[in-house]
Amino acid sequence: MSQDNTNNLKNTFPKTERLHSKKIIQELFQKGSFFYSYPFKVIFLTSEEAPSHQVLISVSKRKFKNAVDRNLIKRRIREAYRLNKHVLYSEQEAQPSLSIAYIYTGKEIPTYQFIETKLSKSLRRLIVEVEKANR
RNA sequence: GAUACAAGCCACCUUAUCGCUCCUGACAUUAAUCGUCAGGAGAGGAAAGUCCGGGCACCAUAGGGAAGCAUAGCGGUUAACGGCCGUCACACUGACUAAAACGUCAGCGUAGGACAAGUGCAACAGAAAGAAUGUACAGGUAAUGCUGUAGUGAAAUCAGGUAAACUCUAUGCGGUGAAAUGCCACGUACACUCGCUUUUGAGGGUUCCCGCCCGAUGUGGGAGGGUAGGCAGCUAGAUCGUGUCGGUAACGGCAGGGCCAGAUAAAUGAUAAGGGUCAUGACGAUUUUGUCAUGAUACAGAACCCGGCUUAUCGGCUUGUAUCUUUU
Repeated sequence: MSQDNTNNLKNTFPKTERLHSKKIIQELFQKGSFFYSYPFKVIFLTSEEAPSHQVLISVSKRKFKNAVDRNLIKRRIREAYRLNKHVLYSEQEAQPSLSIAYIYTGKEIPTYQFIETKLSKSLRRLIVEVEKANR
């Protein structure tokens, strides 16, 4: 397992890393920059308030009518983020906290393997995009 | 044993690793928090649709009339119901009798009050199903469908049918809905600005009218802002299963036992391995079945809580009935 990574960070996903403040969410959707990395639309914004990176995962109700399907996709994305988030933290420490929204834009229910490869790819791109935005 | 139907029940399992929410305990720490470790608990039969009925909460009492909506044999059940149970009537199906009718039994279905007030509607046939007209034969008259018979049809100036047609009758219904509601925190905040108004009342509440009620810590508009965080409500209840008694049954009484989700951008998951079950095919056997391969393993996610209804659903199990087959 990927337990022994560089920052000896645990693969947890506690409440503090989940984006739940309505204010920040509204700000994120209004001011945040975004890019597409199939099958996700990723919106991000640097924020000083949050103690750590915060993530929001969303699946459109229009594309997936049943709550069970939406829950399943969200759980798989959350799991993939949990196991791959060390990529974000292993960058330089001076980096400010990020608010990130992951919106699933695919039309079918994906397998976990598919999501994991795509998500780690999008995380690497996210780092590049953040640097670009900060300049 | 197989098939069909009906009723009831179950809703794939195990292990490992990494996670999520709540509770309890220990340790450490703080202004509060929070952290670590250990243990325990963690979606459904429909959680769904939100179609009925309640509990609970709040609102300025919710009274009368009209309107509107719902229900509709009778009795019971229940907190309540439009649900459920029983029963009567009617319709249909099957059996009994050689057959039909009638009858009896079984099953299944019924928006099953009133056409004794008014308005409307009525396929085909028929001249005509009311405000219009007339065929054949016979009778009659001053004259005329004036009268009878034939003919059509369930029904013909005599009425009847129809209320999943308006309508009438009886009964019931105040509204809102956990984004309710209360408290704390934050916000220069019962703040700013322009009107109106002070018990002879501005304005407002009730679908409408009358009436009633609220009303200076008032009320109508405007501009620009702030907050959108926490706690309570929030899960021990018309509760769950067991036994027993009453009742044809729905259901109810009593006894002793259990505690069974409480999330909030919304927990109950992900991955791997193995095993079930079902279907198809192949091989071996030809009585049960065995091995291998492939595929399938549903519908679907609590959001204040219950009782129903409706819809979705891979499969499996139990019981009953009917038919067929095998053995004794």
